[in-house]
Amino acid sequence: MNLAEELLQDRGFNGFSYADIAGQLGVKNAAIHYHFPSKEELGIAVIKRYRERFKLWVNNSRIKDLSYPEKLDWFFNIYSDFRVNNGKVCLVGALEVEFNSIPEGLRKEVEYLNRETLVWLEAILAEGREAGAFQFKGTPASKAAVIYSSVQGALQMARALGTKKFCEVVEQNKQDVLV
Amino acid sequence: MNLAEELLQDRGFNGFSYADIAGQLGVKNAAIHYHFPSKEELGIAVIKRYRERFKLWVNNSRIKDLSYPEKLDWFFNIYSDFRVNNGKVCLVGALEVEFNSIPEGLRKEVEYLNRETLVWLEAILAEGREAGAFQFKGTPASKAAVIYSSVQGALQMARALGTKKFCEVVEQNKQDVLV
DNA sequence: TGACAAACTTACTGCTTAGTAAGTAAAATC
DNA sequence: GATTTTACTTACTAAGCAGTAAGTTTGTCA
Repeated sequence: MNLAEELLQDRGFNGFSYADIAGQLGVKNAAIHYHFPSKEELGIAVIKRYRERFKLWVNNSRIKDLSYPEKLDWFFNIYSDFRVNNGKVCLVGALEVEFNSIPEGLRKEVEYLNRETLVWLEAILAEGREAGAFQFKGTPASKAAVIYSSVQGALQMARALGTKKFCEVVEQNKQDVLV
Repeated sequence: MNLAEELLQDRGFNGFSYADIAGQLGVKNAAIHYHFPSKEELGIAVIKRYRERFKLWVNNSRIKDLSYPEKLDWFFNIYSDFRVNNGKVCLVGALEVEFNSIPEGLRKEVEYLNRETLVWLEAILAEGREAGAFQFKGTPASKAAVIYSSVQGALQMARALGTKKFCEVVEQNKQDVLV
């Protein structure tokens, strides 16, 4: 599952094969099929695990007790780590590009993960603005959508234009909401 | 090339085949190979044509003589049309997700298109701010990066969450820069 | 010690893929 | 009117793909 997640973020769902995983693990093709009969089930398992991980993190006191700007920083750092660690891309963005050629069950998982991430970010922005830590026009929902989609896009852009472009987007987003 | 462009925006580079194009055109596989010997050459041709089209548009008086807010609107409308027209995604974003599994020559073209788009948007933002039509913190370059990457990301997000989410991102971006 | 299940391997199937070589029919050129 | 070029078709290859059926090893538990 670790390898599948990395391959997904590196090449997308249609860009890796059972052989890629089996090869790196030093086992045969069929060994992976034993644990995940279909590629759809493998994909679903990876995203379900990722969703669980995100849920655990945001409910953990280590993040819950942070200030609003620190919470935003933590969020951006998830994606900075992706960028630094082999130029990975956001799972949601990668799978949405391939949305029309991935199995139905996987599409649902992507939708849930996307929704859950936006819901959390929206709440932070709403509460942070209320508390005077943030300032921005429009609704927290639409501001959350801009921030999340720009970070997603920036991870992709960094593949062609380098890490600096990604950092630029993060810094600009911060400037746009921090008082 | 029209079909290849649509398929690229629908499923990505690894998501379509010569057979898809040949089938829809009512010809055989090899007929496509006659015009584009390799898939890389087909991809390059599509992006080169797109770059040329963008260059022609921005140098056309129809767009050059627009006000700054209208120019920004024209830019957003390119992507709104993508969304409305069969939920297409930005070529640049789609190919950057697959960046690590597409041919070298194609990667270069994606880089050029990305750069050219950002350069134009940056200039509009810089001149527009100078003229008092826009207001934003930070540099025109980083603001351009946020706008472009968020529109790219929003087209992808709309696949899972619907067209409304895309419109939300466009409207928020406008509110963030319009005086 | 024996039964059973978990975690594989071996060997394969049927399908799709990009790409090719040789042949053909029609149109343009000399 | 002969030759060449353009735009294909037919027929194929070699590789890669997800997925499967049957057999094998290894560890666990009664």
